[in-house]
Amino acid sequence: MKKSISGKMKEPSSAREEIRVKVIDAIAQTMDLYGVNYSFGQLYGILFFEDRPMTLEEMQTSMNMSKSNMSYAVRSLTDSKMVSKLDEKAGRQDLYAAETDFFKAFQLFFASKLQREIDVMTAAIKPVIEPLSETILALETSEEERKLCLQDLHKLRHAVRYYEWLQQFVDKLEDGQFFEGQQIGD
Amino acid sequence: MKKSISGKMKEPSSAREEIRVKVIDAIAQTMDLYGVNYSFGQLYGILFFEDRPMTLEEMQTSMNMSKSNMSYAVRSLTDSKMVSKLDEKAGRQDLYAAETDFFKAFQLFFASKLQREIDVMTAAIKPVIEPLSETILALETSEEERKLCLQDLHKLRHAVRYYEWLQQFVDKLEDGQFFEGQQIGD
DNA sequence: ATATATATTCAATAATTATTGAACGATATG
DNA sequence: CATATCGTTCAATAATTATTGAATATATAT
Repeated sequence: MKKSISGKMKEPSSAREEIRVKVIDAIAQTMDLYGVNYSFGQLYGILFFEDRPMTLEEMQTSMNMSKSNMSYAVRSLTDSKMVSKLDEKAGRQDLYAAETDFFKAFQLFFASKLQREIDVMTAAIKPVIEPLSETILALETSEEERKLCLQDLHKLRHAVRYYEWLQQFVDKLEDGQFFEGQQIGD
Repeated sequence: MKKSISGKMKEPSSAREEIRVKVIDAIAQTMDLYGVNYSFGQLYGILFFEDRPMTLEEMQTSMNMSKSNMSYAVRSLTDSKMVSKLDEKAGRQDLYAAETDFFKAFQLFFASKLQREIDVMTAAIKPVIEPLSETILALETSEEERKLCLQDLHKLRHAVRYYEWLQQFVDKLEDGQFFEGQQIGD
């Protein structure tokens, strides 16, 4: 997890660039914390500071990495909505821009992560509630097994309630309800 | 990231155990999504269903893994507050129990992750605001460099505002303010 | 205090994930 | 339509992370 701060990126040449490198490192560390590849986090940081659409080629240059890796990075970042592909192109090259408003980035990143969690968990839980209930209701189920199933059923029902709540939470998040008074989308 | 559902864990022997394995897999996938080692996520899942304090030895048995790895797993889970070490012991052995209330687990997990993010980012940003401002104010700074510094300064100030907001968000989360009407701590 | 059971750390290895260059495919341009 | 340019995928390798068993440390009971 520890990595030399500037890694293979081009050496900082001014005080300002040194500052950028430090902050980009913190951003990458943070994103790594949430399961994003450190280098991909760095790329977000670069796009954040550049604050203009960039092509894969430019990313390749500033990260000093292969184009294929930049392609993977950009896909990962667009999947989690922190970066988006523009409609316009620079000649034949695709353009990508970072969401530079941290409030919006928070909103997009967590909404997409949490939604994925809801989907994965719901897909696992919903289909097993019925069979589990049936086992409990079945006459041939042993006393002991029934007790265990009941325990599990209640855990799963609790989980279902939690994911219903979490879905509402995500809806509110997407709605911007947690950002009252903040200049989101300034 | 893909893994055979039951991996090295002991084979499920009943319908109920099959269900547990599926749900534990979903839990582990979910936690993996947030950067938690998949096996450690499985361990949380086991503790979640067992719903009783377990010793390292028992974890070792049900996960079919080394005690040292269980030690690391338990540390990772206690760090993120999803599991806690009890004050009592089973003879000489330490006991650990999972937070089985998903609302509380959410609260604890995200509060600790987000707080860490705030700390990392704040530690990077706060100390560079002054030097950056000074560069802008300095007479010898070139027109061009001043422009670039100004842009960066504004980005960083935006970030500071964001992290102030995020700190309040975390405070509310820890306070339970997002769980109104939910039976957290039932 | 000493012996003994348990927990943690460490260094080696296994397993996984990140990164690359080359091949392929798609898209735009003349 | 042919060609050039770019983006994606694939299979190989590099780098990192997960897992282990042994060594060390910590704590408990006698």
